[in-house]
Amino acid sequence: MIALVDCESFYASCERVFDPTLYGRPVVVLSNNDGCVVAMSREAKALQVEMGAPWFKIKDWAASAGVVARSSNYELYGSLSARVMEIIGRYSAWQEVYSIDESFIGLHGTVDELTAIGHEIRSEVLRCTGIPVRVGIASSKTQAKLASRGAKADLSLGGVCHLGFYSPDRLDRILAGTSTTDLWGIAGRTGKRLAGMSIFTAKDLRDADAKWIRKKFSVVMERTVFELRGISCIPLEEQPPHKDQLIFSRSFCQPVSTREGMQQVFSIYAQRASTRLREHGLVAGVVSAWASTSRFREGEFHTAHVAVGMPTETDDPIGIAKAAFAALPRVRPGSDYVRAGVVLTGLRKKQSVAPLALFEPEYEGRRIGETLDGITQKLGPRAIGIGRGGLRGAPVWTMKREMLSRRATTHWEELCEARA
DNA sequence: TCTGGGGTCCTAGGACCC
DNA sequence: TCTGGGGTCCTAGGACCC
Repeated sequence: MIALVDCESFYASCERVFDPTLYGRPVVVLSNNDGCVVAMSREAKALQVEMGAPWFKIKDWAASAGVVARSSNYELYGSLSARVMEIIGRYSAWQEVYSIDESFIGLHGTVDELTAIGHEIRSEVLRCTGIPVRVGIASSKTQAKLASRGAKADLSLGGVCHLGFYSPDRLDRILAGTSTTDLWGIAGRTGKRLAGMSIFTAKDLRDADAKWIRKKFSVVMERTVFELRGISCIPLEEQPPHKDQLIFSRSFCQPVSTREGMQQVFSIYAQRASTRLREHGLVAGVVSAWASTSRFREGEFHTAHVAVGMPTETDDPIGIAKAAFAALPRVRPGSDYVRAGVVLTGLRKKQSVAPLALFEPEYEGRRIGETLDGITQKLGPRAIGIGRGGLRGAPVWTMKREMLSRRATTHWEELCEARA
């Protein structure tokens, strides 16, 4: 059997762990730049706050409704996530950490035994981390996702739902009451196409002809059909040796419209991307960089983009920045760019053996990356930068995070204070 | 004034090889 | 000179996920 353990309103729950005054209140967490709502507590959902709503549009209403907003604090969430995942992992030899707030684990046992284990996981994670989780148990991942939805919808289940608990008739009714777009792997577009073929509910899809579905869609949808029947086709994945790509991208809080300005952006983004590369012990073979104008404004939407193969795979901030600069000639001066990113692909583990010196770029031997990491760790990310990224003073386009909580688990100076 | 960021998988099509 | 089939690798684009 497969259990999906997922955290309830994860970001909002993290904010509550170190600020108990938030319990029982509607909490929303905003995207970078305090742009839009990316997570919210049950209470905020009850107030019909919409996921993805631009903050500037609902800010005034939210204040009057007593909604508390927080800027996203990914360092805190990442740290709490690691603790939650470690505890979940104690209950099974097979664990897949699927996302920052979800994990699949493999379990064996009767319906009663597994339901009991589900409750134990729930109380243990809550006791050790303060994060509430739900547990959905079934024979496939797609069904486990469904079970988790069940645990969310039916409060009487106490946060744990085992699909095996239901009779076939009852299960039919549950599936008939679930629209296809509520299933894992099916979003709006595919939902519409399915509806055009008179497949509206999870039950319709489960009972459709799998071969025909494969022909009309793809092997992915065929797997969903089998998974709905309780035949597991999407195995638990071991953690891959490393990821395939690494992206650093951000929106600006003020547009950038000159090549010099964009050069500074690429310089800083390349530095940040290369830091992450070293955190993962990786080197990149291909660097791409892009900058886009806004989709929400008048005028043509435009992206300046370039991809550059590196002569030797590298994690060097200077080499990556220089490669990213290749996008600069495609930047149209005068256009208002609102977003940019540096994407690293062709990733592999950094070897301990140095490449042939003949092919090694001059900056490679100087270990500039490590030096940079050391300084930023001590003095903060603004302390040093390469090229235009080193200019004094925060550039005008940097991120807005006006309602940021403490990074209470990763920075000594931001520890929580307790008063008697 | 203000609309996120970081990923994965699949497919189709082109280039190239034998 | 002409021709077929099978295979791999790469890339771009679409769709989806959290």
